[in-house]
Amino acid sequence: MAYKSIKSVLSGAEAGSELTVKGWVRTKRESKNAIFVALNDGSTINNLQAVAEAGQLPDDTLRLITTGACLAVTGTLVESQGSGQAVELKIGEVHIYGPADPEKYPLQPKRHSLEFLREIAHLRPRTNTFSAILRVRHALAFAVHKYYNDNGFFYLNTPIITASDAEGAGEMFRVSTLDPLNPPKTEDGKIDYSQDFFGRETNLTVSGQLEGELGALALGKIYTFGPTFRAENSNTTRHLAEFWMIEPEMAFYELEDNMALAEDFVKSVIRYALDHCADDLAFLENRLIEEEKTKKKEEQSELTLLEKLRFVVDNDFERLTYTEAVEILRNSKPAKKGQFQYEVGWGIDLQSEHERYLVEKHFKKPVILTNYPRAIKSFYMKQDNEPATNSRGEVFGPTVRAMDVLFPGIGEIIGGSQREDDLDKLTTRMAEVGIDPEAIWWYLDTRRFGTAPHAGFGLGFERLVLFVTGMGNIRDVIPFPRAPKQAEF
RNA sequence: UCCCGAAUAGCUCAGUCGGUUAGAGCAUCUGACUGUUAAUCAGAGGGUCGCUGGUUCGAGCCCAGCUUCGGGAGCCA
Repeated sequence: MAYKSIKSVLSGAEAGSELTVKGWVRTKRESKNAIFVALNDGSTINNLQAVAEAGQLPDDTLRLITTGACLAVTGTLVESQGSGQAVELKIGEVHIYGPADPEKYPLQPKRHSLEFLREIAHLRPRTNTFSAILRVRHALAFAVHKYYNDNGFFYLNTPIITASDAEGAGEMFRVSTLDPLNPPKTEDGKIDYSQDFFGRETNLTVSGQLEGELGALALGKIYTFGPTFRAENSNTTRHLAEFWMIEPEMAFYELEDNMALAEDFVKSVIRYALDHCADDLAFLENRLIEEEKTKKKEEQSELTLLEKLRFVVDNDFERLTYTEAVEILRNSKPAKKGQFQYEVGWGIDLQSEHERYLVEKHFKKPVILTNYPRAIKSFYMKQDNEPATNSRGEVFGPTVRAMDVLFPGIGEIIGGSQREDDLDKLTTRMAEVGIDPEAIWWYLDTRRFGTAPHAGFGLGFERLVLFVTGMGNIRDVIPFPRAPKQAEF
């Protein structure tokens, strides 16, 4: 069953050639002498116009060619007599795979709200906006693998089901085959997980990092790219219960190398999207421009989508320490005018409003913040030797070699660190925060045997797609979003 | 989870001070017109006003609870 993708037809098929295309009807327009069918097969944002002469098609075929119907059309590619397109398909034969009752088919040729489309997530890939997003998403995913492959990294598959909850990274989804109505109990009345499938309590992974470190300390440079699960009751435009995370981990990399990699990596995949998704990004840019028109002037962005992406690719990320950031924030206008809702002070974690001020107002570009207070970061981060000091010589508490990459509109897109490779320091810190070394004995073995400086980070893939597509809600950049009370499709 | 807001036709929304038969645009259907471009013009069909209860002579509108959705916050990627 030979057929051509609409993308290949529009980008190079010769006029006069006989060919078959298959796809879904976007609109049908009838005129006195001709019938026009806009056909889309998802290979490109652009439609192919198929044309039949009036009376050429039997009435019962014509009646079934409605928005949403799936067709195979065989005909001759000709130069278009109309003005909107270079070529069109002169219909010879139409086969209808599946009609779509126009009274019931929810997608009609009109603008639909993103909220409505979220309710019909099974059909929304058939819209221009979502097909564009999904093609860009694919390009970015491919670019991720390409980048790491080109740079000597190995793709490591870390487990999705895990018994480790040592990170304290938040609520986890339990994985169990026990009967929830009648689980086996131990003598003291607790659920007896020794009788569960794995013989112990297991969960879906919240991060592949710990296992990623095992890989890095054997293969040198690895990355993971897999699903990640957080059972937090997060109801925001930036969080999902199931999302895809990219976690590179590199032996012999220190914090500075980690930052350089993060910046080069993000720029590289955005550049790939710019180079390979021109049509889709242009469509998304126009969508955004239309949306901006309905906003107040002060809320409109200064740059268009493509300008914003090129800006990120062409400019260096701003790098500064947490301590320097706190100093900037404390001297900022909103701090002096009392416009921040939350206090800024050394040792307190920065709030969204502070990060947004730094990225969107002060520097107006991506920012990498480093060397956070030890107390507000994870146990595995490499401890700095000297406590932080600011420009006036004030001395603060101990810090760790953490880094957060902050993006405009998104906030934290990357979180990472150099890892603590000293066994004593690591176990001491674990004891302080109450993590049982027995639970991750295998992780500690890397520090017992042939330990090495190493570093890595995690990038939320959907947050990257959010940035590149210019969308506002993370639920719109993943085909089937999982969030509290949302698992329909 | 917290704060704020919303739920009325397939979709997006309006609905005045609580008062008779709940409206518009788009979509759909029918007709007219036209190598059309989310065509245009005319007409038609289409409603359990989220759910439960309450106040009232009378509730789409007021009150309470619930559900869902959206925006913001927290948690984070």
